[in-house]
Amino acid sequence: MSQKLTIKSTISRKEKEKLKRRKTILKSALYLFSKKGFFKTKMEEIAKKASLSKGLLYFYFTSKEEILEEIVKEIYRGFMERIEKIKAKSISPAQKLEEFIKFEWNFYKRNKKFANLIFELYQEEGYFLKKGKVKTFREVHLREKEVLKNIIKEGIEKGIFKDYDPELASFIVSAIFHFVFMKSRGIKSHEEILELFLKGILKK
Amino acid sequence: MSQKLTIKSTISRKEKEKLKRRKTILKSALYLFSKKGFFKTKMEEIAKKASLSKGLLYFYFTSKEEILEEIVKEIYRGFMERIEKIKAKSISPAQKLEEFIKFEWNFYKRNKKFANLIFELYQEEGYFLKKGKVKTFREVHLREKEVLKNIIKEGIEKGIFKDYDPELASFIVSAIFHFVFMKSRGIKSHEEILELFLKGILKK
Amino acid sequence: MSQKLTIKSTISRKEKEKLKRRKTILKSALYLFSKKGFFKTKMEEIAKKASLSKGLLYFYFTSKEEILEEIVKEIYRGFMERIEKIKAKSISPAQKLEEFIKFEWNFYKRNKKFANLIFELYQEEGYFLKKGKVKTFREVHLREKEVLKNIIKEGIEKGIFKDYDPELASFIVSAIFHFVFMKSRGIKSHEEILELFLKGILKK
Amino acid sequence: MSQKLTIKSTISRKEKEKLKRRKTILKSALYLFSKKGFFKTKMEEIAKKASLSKGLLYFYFTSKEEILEEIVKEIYRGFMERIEKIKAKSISPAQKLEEFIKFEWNFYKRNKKFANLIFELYQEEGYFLKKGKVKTFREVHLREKEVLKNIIKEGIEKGIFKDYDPELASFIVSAIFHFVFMKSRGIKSHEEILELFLKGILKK
DNA sequence: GATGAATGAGACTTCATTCAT
DNA sequence: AATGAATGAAGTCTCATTCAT
Repeated sequence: MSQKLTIKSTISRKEKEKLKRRKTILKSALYLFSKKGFFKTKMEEIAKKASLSKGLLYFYFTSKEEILEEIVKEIYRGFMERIEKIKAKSISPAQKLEEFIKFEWNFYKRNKKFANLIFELYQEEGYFLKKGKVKTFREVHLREKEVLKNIIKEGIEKGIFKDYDPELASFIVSAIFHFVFMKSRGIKSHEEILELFLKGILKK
Repeated sequence: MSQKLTIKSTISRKEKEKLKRRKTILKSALYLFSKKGFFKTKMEEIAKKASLSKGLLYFYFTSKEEILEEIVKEIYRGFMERIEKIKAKSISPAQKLEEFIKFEWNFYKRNKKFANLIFELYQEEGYFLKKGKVKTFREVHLREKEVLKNIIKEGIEKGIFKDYDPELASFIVSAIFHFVFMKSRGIKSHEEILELFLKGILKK
Repeated sequence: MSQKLTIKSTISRKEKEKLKRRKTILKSALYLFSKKGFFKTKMEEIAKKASLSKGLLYFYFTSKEEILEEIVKEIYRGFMERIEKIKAKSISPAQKLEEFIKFEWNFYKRNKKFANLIFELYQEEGYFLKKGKVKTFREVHLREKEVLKNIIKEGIEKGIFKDYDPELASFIVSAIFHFVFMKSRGIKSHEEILELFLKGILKK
Repeated sequence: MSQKLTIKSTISRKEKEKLKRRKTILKSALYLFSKKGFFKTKMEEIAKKASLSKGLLYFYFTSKEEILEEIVKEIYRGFMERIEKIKAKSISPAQKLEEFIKFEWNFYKRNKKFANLIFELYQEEGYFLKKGKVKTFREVHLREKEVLKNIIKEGIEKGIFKDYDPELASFIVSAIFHFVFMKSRGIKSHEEILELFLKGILKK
């Protein structure tokens, strides 16, 4: 029995090692994808950055594209739940919007490298090698926009927000986040963004 | 003399043909770049779409990358002058902003395919094959943001706009345009965007 | 009849023009072949240097390779006769050798560009595009060596030259000429070469 | 410890395999370059001759041109040292000349295929694709001629050789070697060449 | 005759993926 | 598990040659 445990813990350590390796690969790939783009990044480079051999990448992932997909999955882990939780809260739409924006702000701040990649992910189906891949992003992004749209819709219905097209409004929030994170370096907090979106730039 | 004219017009026709071909190539390339991305588009495909041989592409352009650069140049022809003209007008900053947004709206509406490409163009130096290429986009985009920032700064100084960071504000306008054009299909006019930006979404 | 003559002279002038063109092409090609080598020289470049269109080259010659062959033919025109004449003279082998060397010296001096090309021409069958082409060079060169060998053989038989292998001796003379002309710039006359070959470098 | 050694020897075997492959490639390339010339030889052919895939060539070398350069380097390995050693010996210039000629004779005899290539290597800068490449040949050849010139100069100064231009005399020796090796098949030894060069062909 | 636009075969090279060790 | 040598499909680009005008 003691042996069993030993074996078990050995396996467990092995498993841990494996998971750690996996993470190292994803991290290295993310770094390179965000810096040079998906197509310009070579498997060789990912391997080198992760300090392992090219061949081993194929033990952990079936293809370059799968690495990308797994990056997206990993990053979005828990993302949806958080979003849904905000949606479900019994607070005013304005407060929901604030929480939403705050959450996204922090999320993209934590995942700045990933934000760089997003532009490539936005490409149409067929942009990446095999169809149907990199679908997580599409799914998450769709749901993200959906929730945002609902918040705005709710605000309009409750007479808090003006009667803008929710599609447009949610689009604009999306746009701001992705764009700001990809390119801006100087913006320190999300509050100005929220304020601008809420009250506009015009004085009085 | 009449013969002279005939000759002249013959030459002219040939030149016209050539220019037309050139345009066909650029159009085909733009279509494919915007649909599949720059890297996934093959020279073979561009040739096929333009109904000519692969080799001929290299008669008109020196490389795939040059095709991209020429697309950008072609599209931005006259763009800067229009932007500068708006900047120079003696109207209020709010009106300038309106004209600016209106112009960009129409521009990107006219060049929807190009708007799709923009995400790739935003990539860092070194993303494309040879350094220093595809610089037109970078230049134009920089100036575009500069002008916008100036308009907003002017508005703030004249007490018309609130004291937001002009960098942030101009960034947001940029973001909205590029994003909206790339992905949105339903938005019919720019007026709502302008209004939202000016007055915010909050009622009262 | 006067008309006939006029026509004749018109044709004749045309013919002359054509021949002149032909020569211009060959000259341009020789210049480029000798400078950059046969393979690195493009038809486009030959056309440009000869101030005519690429297409027209194919009116005068059937292929790039034929241009090379014609260059060789043109240059070697009369060469064989001169060589044979020297061989047939009733003078001593030493004098023949002198005349031979003098002739070759002047020949390669006059055709320095061609001398540069010779290295490529020495390549085996199959080096150039279609087999059996550029044969003139091979033929002339073979005969040239043959004659030289005979002169030396004659000298040996008459007890004037030492009993060296005529093959070797003739080879050395060939070598010297082609090599000296290709690379040396400073040698002013052939007399030293002849002297060296006749008496050797050793004093006494 | 014995295991360590085994591992070591395993690594060593792999390294050896790799070096062997490298040599096979160079050998195949040399064979083809010397037979058909550099430009007419295709990477495909080199791969086929070496019984491996085209792609693998680029694992061992960065380009076709590098293969050529490496061939030259490989062949000239140790060549300079030998030449310098001859130069430094305290023997008479005539003896030095003899040793020099003997050495070169044996060298080019051992590397007959390479001797064929030399004619292409003699081409001007810019003949090969990228400038600055295939420089080893140029360097070695320059030094080779320099040493030979010095030997002859020394001979003249010591009153052993006649007062010929050392430039010319060294040129002739070079010429003979490269030429003789490239084309002659029948010459059995270098002694006749040396003798001819020393004493000339003229009897008495 | 003359032009130069057009073709297309084929070259070099890259790189994701596989596989023997 | 791990390596990195090996593969081969596919991409960009070149250029001799052809051909419509």
